[in-house]
Order: sequence, then structure tokens, then C-alpha cells
Amino acid sequence: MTIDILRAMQTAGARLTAPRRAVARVLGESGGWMGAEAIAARARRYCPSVSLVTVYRTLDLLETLGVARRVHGPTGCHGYALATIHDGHFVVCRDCHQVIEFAGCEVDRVVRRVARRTGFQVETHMLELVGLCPDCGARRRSTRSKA
Amino acid sequence: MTIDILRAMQTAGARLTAPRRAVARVLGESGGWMGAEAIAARARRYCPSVSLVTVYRTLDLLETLGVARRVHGPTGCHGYALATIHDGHFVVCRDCHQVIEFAGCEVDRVVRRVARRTGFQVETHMLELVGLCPDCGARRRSTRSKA
DNA sequence: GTACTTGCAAATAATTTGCAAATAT
DNA sequence: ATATTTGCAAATTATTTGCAAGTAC
Repeated sequence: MTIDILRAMQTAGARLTAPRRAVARVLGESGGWMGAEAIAARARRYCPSVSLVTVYRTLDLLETLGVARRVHGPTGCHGYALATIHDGHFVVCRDCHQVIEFAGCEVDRVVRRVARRTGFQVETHMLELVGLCPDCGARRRSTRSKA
Repeated sequence: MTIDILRAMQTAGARLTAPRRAVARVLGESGGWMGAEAIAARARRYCPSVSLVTVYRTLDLLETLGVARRVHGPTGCHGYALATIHDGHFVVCRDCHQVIEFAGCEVDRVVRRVARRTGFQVETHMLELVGLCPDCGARRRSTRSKA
């Protein structure tokens, strides 16, 4: 996980600095998405001096390299998650922020159909599913039954 | 178009004020998405005093009523467009901002498949296609061939 | 008449930029 | 050695809120 991120940066000719390693590690260790502020807070475990600004810059870099992807909450708030599938999308849990990736090809059919019907030359698309992960779903059900 | 928006507000028990009529009209006349600032500017044609704050508030209302929908540009900037299909999605032109809706049922299959595979209980999803509309696509092609 | 709306000004939130000092290669 | 990267402070952008005055019903 983390290693892949570091390798991607290195391959791209970016320097492997302590702040960047820290952000990569945080993203690699998290099984979900995190906001910039949270990433910065957590990254300070590994690089105490890291600033929020650098986190933003690093996230930009990682997004460009395709190893991290933006998560758009329904409310508009942004976060980032590790991207391991090329051109994938996320299902995100609204409770615990866990994310699971799925391949973009699952929607390609829809994209092609809409493109043909509308005459649009579709270049990109954003898709994100939001709901409850199995754990949070189960927790909710048991909590509700107790009430 | 515009009438439908007014009717929806009325049905919901919201008051039909001049600012709201103006925003509704702007959205109804636009064949694409517009940002809050642009909507405010245009709405002043019909209600000179309308403020940006009220535009935001009205857009919130219209979104709640389901007659307008948020458009999430790839860069994160937000806009709004008229929503005529229940639970639909947009294809948006990155040049002229034109939007065309398509039905949500086109992606339901994908959503169900991913839900089953991941065990997530999917509640909502966001999908947006971005590209060039037929006109802008043609314009680009002819411009490029001249160069 | 009354509850809902508006507009102003100010607050908030999230992200970006200029620039000198620090550092990976 | 040098070009890249960092952190600070300040700027920007987008949106929200408190509140008194205005208005639809």
C-alpha cells in the first residue's frame, strides 16, 4: 500500500521528503477516506512538523499520480482515499468512512449508452455510492432493535 | 419549466416572492447549469434587489423540493441546474455548461451489483458525466482543423 | 396580523498563494 | 550545488448565520 505510493512519487521524479512519506503512510494505513485536516493531524505522528498546506500539496500530487482519489461527500465536503484500481470508483460508508473500490468498467456501459443517445463526447465521469458498510449496517440494526 | 418550479414551491407551502420567482425563471430559461453568482446576476433582471444570500437559500429550497439539482464540476466548483427527471443525473458540457438529464435507472443495475458484491447497503449515489456537447464538439473539431 | 422571507454585515470554512528558509538528490 | 519542497502568514473563494426590517398570505 504505502510502498506503492512512495514508488509512484519516486518514479515521477518527486522527492521523497518526510512530510510526503507521512501522508503516504497515513493514507496507506487508513481503510477509508480522510479529510485534509485529519490527514495532517495523523501525519504528525510520523512527521511532527508537517503543515496542512503541505498535506494539500501532497494530496494534489498523489491525485495527479493516480494513487489517491478525491471523495465527494453528498454534502460537498471533500476527502481523499487510497486508489489502487486504475479508473476505479468508491462505495463509501457514511458512518465509518470506510471505502471500497470498484472498477470503472462497471459503468462504462452506461456511459457509452448516454453518450450515444445525447451526442455528447463524454470525457470523464464521477460516480460514488454512499451507504452503510456491512459492519455499520449490522450495528444500526442491532441498536435499533434494542431501543 | 419555470411554472413547474413555482408550482412545486407553492405546493410545499413556500411563499412565492419576487426573488424566488426570479431564480426559478433564470433556472427555467437556462439550458445548462449556473453558479450561484451567475444566477444572482441574471436574476437581477427580474428582481433587481435580489441578493446572493437569497439565491443560495432559494437554491437550497429548490434542491430540497427536487426541482433543481447540484452539479459538481470536476474541479469541485458547484452549480445548479433544473431537474425535470425524478432521481436523474446529468451529462454536462465542459465548454458551454449545457446539461442533459438521464434517468437514474440506467445505473441502478451497477449500484445493485456493487451493493451485493461489497455487502454495502447503498442509500444514494452520485453520477455525473462530463465532456463536450454536440455543438461544442463540432466547434472544436472545425477550429482545430483550421489551425 | 402573523409567520415566513429578505438583505445586510459579519462569520465560517476550505483551499490557495507568495516567499524566504530548508533539504533531497 | 541546485532545483525542489516546506511552513508561515495572508489572500481567496464559497457558503452560512444573526438579526431587524419587509412582505405574502
